[in-house]
Amino acid sequence: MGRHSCCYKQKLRKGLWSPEEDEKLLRHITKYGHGCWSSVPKQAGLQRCGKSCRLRWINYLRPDLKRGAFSQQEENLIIELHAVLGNRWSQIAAQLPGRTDNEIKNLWNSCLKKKLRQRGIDPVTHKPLSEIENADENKNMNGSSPVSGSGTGDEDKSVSGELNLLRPEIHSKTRGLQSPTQQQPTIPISDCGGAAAAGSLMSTNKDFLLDRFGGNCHQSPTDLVGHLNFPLHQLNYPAAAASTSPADGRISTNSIPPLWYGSGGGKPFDINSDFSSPAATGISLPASFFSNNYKPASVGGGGENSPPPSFNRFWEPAAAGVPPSSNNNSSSSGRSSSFFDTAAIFSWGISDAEKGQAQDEIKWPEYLTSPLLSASLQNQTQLYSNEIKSESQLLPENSAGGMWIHGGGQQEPQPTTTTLQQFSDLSCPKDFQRLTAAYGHIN
DNA sequence: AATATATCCAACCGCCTTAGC
DNA sequence: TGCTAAGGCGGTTGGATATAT
Repeated sequence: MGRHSCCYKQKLRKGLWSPEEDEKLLRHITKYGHGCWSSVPKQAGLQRCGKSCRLRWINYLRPDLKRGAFSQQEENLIIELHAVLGNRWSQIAAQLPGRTDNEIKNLWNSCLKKKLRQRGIDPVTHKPLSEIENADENKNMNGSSPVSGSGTGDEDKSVSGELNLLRPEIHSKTRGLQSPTQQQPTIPISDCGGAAAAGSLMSTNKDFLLDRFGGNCHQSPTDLVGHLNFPLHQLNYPAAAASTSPADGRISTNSIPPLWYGSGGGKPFDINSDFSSPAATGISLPASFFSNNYKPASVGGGGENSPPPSFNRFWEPAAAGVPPSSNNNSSSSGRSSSFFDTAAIFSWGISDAEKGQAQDEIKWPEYLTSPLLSASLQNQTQLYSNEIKSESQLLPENSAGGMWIHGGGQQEPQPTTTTLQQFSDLSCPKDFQRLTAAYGHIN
């Protein structure tokens, strides 16, 4: 296989995208959806390969992207997820609404790895560096080959256990057992029932988690609702909610509420707040999710200041006087996707028929490893998937004003054009400012 | 002020998987 | 069953920018 065929073609532009190209692509996808990516550049009048268009859309033009700096919570979540998932950036990104795998990968490589090392934590194994070094020394003294359990570089993938996941013969043998590289005591998840486990910090056996709740797990929404008593185990990763001590730069776990993983890992939650208050932000769509000017809508929205078409179903302009969100706590702004809300959606928020339809439509991602997380994320994912789906269901341009077909077949008149400037006002002002700086002006 | 170095991040590359034939 | 095109993913690169010397 190797190189994509379209890349062989001559005269294809490479490198940074110009504002004109962005506008062409944006306009095309807004009107028609992307459909087959390989045909997009031709239809949109772009001298790019389809792959490049896809990447540009996913990483930059997509309207549901959240731009700007990562919050501390997001960084912590990435670290936690990386401890469980390794370099599975797309899976990590799937749990951070509005963030792309590329963005997270860059953050990790440029920032988070460094931070972890500064805190004395190996970014590959997520173990204390001292422990790694000791193991290293022991191995050297024993003359054993440095196959596993050592090193701080990314090159030694066996350390993280990821390699084992790719080797079924090893994986099956270590199911529920310790892999050679995971020497800390691990209590089988089935034994980690709720508060009974509160006193003990437990390790996350990556192999076990991914095997049991990852790859082959196809949880249905109703299954998830039925998992209210799913086993929990407490997160042992101190950075999860830790604050950095200004004194020595090391993380402190003092006064940190215990965080709990669902059985499959995933986003930890504060068992006190998340279970005591439906409004708590267990897993929420950040208020800043759609830039600053939109808040979750019931249905519809639009109007003079409408967001790009795909926003209209779920997002509407925030009420006048509502300040732009300044943090990622969405508990006070509109719809929360916390666990209870999500459960409501699947169990009593929709009819049985709708549930069935939803289940049919949903391709349960294999990477949704936690029942809690799965439920919540599925809620979010469905929002997005509706948007993406609808892109492919667009009517041709000759439809008056362009019609946007919803998953349910309803149609809404859409603006015929969404200029780059409009888009920039709505979605990612920071980046368009950058563009403006880079290219002079837009329009 | 000029140069060197570090950092960031958008985009590319190559591989793997999947779908369609 | 095998082939091909396309989608998707993770690793890597290279240009732009920031910071240090």
